[in-house]
Amino acid sequence: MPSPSLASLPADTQASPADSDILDSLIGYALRRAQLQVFQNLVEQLNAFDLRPAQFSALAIIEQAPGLMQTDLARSLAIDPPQVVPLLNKLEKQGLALRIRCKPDKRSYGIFLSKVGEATLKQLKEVAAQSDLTATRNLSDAERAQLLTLLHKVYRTPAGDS
Amino acid sequence: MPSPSLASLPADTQASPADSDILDSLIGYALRRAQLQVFQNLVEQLNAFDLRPAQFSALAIIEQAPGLMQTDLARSLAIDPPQVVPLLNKLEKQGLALRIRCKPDKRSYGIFLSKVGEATLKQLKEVAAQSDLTATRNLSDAERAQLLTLLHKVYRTPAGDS
DNA sequence: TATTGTTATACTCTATAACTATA
DNA sequence: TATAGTTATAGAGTATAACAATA
Repeated sequence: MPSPSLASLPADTQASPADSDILDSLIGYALRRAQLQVFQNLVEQLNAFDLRPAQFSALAIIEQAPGLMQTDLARSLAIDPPQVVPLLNKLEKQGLALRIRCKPDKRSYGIFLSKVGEATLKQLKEVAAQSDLTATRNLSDAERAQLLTLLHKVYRTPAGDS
Repeated sequence: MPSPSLASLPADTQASPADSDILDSLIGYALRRAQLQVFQNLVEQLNAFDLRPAQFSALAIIEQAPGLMQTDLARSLAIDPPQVVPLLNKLEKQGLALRIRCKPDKRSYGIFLSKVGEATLKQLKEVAAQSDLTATRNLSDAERAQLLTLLHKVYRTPAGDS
């Protein structure tokens, strides 16, 4: 999608000599473009289940920590607590997950997968893994592993700025 | 941000034995998390200029192809034509870019940077490059170059599905 | 007083259809 | 009729404040 036919004008108006292709040198820009492409593929696949990527992620997180609270799910998804409400409402309406009052603290729910949710998630895992391969079909297996390692190193950074 | 304290329940309810940590194995999920972290840093930096990432990208693209049309800009940014309108309106209001009727086809505008736009973009490039380094400070220079190459390979894939 | 889940709200981003003026 | 730019609109995603029930 970058560089269409564009205007056929010379680009000798550039400001600094080394930064002319600044976007191509930024990891942030490349991350954004790559993420959009990979997600486009995944979203299409998940449409068959009437699910969004975040809802798939939620199911996977619930499976790994059954009985967790909504506040924990929010942190795991890196979203704010109010966003968990409509997300879980939809998963409950689809019969994939359940909120159960099962804690000493009666304010909170334990979140669990239903049997249908477990079975659906099993399918979703295959779909997501296949979509991931399709969207990165320009990479070898070794490159895919390398990319995954580098990305984990980036986003699992301990917090702290400037 | 993943795995907070969570519930202290056993995770022996997992469906398939190999897919228990499915999210950690997906490039799409890692791309999303990494992109969010890197953008968070960039957005904070761009706030000082009252600009969003897409507006910075637009300025960089205009510099490389001065006189381009809005439809070309839309394709370069991978956004739809209607989204270009408020974006360019803001850049014009800030005195950074201009729409000029300068083509044989009188329906279209040529888009150019103003002098202020060029000077501002020069600053923005430094800010963005520095923000990129900060957000990926867990990577060595070699790893950064490697990541950039792999990401380009992913999103510059020739189109085609399934 | 603090926390869990919720409601309400708002702002951005995204996507689509339809309009205008040119071609 | 087709295209460039625009308008209007609707849907997601995101972020914040504030409320009820419980701690």
